Amino acid sequence: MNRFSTIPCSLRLSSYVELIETNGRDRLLSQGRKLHAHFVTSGIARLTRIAAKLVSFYVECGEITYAKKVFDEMPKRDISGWVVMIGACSRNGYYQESLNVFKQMNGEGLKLDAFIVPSVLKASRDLLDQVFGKMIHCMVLKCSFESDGFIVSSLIDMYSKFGEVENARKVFSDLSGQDLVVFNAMISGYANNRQADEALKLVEDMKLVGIKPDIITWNALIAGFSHIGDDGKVSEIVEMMCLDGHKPDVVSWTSIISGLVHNFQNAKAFGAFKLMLSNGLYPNSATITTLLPACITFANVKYGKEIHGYSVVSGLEGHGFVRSALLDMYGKCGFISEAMILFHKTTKKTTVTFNSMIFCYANHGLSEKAVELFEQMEATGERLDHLTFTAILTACSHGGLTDLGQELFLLMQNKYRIEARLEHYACMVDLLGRAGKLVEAYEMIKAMPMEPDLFVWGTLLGACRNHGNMELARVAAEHLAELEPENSGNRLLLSSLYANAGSWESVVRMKKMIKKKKLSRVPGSSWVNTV
DNA sequence: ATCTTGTTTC
Repeated sequence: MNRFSTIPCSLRLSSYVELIETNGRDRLLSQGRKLHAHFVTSGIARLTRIAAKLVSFYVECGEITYAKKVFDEMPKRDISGWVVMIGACSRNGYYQESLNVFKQMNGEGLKLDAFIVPSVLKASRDLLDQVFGKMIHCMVLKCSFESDGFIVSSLIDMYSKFGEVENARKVFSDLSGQDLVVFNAMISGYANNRQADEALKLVEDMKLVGIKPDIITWNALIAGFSHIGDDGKVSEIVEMMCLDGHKPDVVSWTSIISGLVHNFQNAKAFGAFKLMLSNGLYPNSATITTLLPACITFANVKYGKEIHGYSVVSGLEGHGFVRSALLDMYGKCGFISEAMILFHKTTKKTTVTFNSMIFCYANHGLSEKAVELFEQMEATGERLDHLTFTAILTACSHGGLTDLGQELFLLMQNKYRIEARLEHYACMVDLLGRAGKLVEAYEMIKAMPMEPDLFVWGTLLGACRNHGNMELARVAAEHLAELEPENSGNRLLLSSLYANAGSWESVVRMKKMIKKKKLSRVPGSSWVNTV
């Protein structure tokens, strides 16, 4: 190339880069493809900078396989190529792909690069892959990257998401000269682990070393106090941030709404939502996703439909989280066909999309449909998680698919290496109990590695009642009474009622409500005797 | 080229 061809070409290059970036952000796949074709014919597709942009463009459009192809064919692939590929995967939620490319990089004998680490930690975090995440931490120590603020904030964040807030604190304290981002990571670590007071203390520490909290700091505090239901403290924080010159933004409001929804204050949540609107702020995908579950409890679909309408006109309906929240809302409100339409409309189906749809079928007695979807998940290699199995086991017990349920319960543990949780055992007790296999159900309870709770015994009790086994019924009732001596009547009735309804969603809800309202301390046996 | 706030299924 002579200087006459390089100068205009490099000018065009930056506008091309900008175009391809814009198309990626707007998910304009067809336009990007045209640009790509143009790059190929004009010979600039081989330029490292252009190729890297094409890789992130295709990842952003969800064309992960194609992105990988462009990446593999990159002519001059230096470390930045790997950074772009792995970074784009992690940023767009393709965590397994991110780790796979990282493994490939290791396999090719390339050294660990500091720019790669945050993306790989993020992927481990979201996959809840403790083993892999800790291995990366070891590599970080070996490479002496532990004073890199980007890496430390990612480590703190990862450990916090694992629930290992002590490890997060260790990494935080080992760093000298923490910056704003590192403080924020630790503050939200405490906030998200129900230690909002610790988070607040850290804000004071931060001020002492001369770092001013920013909107992210304030929002982390709001989320922390809102989640534990401390409305008074939330108001205090909002006042403090205003005095500090920060107005609550969409994230602040979404956190407030989220806290209210999780603490069963749905009416207040809608109130906060209206207040947000009157403050001239527009809800985004997170706000919508947060508010949708609150619509379910209003016994009709009106609110949900309204929000659905808003998400259509605001262009948020296509958002992955919004989609699955809408699907779930319609499912819970009994609009199965609406849920199905949304399911089929979703081209980028995730584990959550499938899980929500399977739960929908399971809770409406469409067991065959649920099994069909489960098989589809397996066939397409979709990641199955503990909720997938709660959903499919629920479907099996509702549909009387006893053998299949037992088979899947083993498959979950042996093939998918998913540890059986309390819910899974509860499903199995229900499954066996409904089939009249009461002794096996009792054996299942005895085999549980954790303490069976009220709902498990309640399920057994219900099954015994239906099948007329008074002996086991007494055993179950005794355990119930033992678990809740001062209030057994109340709880016993609730447990068996809910367990008989067979909806684990209601069970979970009840459990949370009881925990929240400390119902166990309320003496209430008067109405039990009248039933 | 990399990181930190809010969001879905129990």
